[in-house]
Amino acid sequence: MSATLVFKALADPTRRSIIDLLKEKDMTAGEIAEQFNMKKPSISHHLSTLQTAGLVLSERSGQHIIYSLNTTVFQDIMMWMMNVSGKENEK
Amino acid sequence: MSATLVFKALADPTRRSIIDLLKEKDMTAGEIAEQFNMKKPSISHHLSTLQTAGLVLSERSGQHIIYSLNTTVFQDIMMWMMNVSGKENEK
DNA sequence: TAGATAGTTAGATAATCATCTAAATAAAGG
DNA sequence: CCTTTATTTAGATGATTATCTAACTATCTA
Repeated sequence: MSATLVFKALADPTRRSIIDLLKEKDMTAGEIAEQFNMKKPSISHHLSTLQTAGLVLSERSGQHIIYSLNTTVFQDIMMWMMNVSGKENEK
Repeated sequence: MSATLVFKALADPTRRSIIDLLKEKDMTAGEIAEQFNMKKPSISHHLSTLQTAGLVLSERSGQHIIYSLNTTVFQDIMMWMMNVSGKENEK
């Protein structure tokens, strides 16, 4: 897990919205793209960024590619954050 | 709190290292700069980015400017993350 | 008030990024 | 096989970013 890749991925509002969508249910690339005022290749690129960061997983199903959240990585990042904001209390 | 600004700020390894330093103790801009193989203006710029995101606070003390962590913002981001990775369990 | 020290601001540059259009790949169905 | 549908890849462009040097501002002290 690269914290840099994860935070870069989370630094874009469109990508965070995609995460919010996938929080509710798995979706195909097309279904995701429908939700945004943006061309499909742009969304595809965002999905690729999220996947490289490990935040989402994809699986082909016939013509479709289904994207889902990978919450493991969120856990790791939360660990780092808790460490940072937790140490504060020891000062 | 702007999630975009916070995640952008956290997306840089130098800035995360600064946070790790401030986790241990408050430091002046100069003390922070000493720890990096980078010119002072670059560190000053990183500190400004962290401050704009609300992740650090600064206070002048004579010639020095003392930087400290603001853990409130980390709490907010963790809330969002817990929501994302928590909803997963309800599916 | 002049000189030294601490830090920021300004301006330049090279690299990265978000988005678009056009073209390519993959699978399904006639 | 040929066409349609789903999605990605390639290539271009404008915007943002990280870093540097040089110049500026603020504070202390002799």
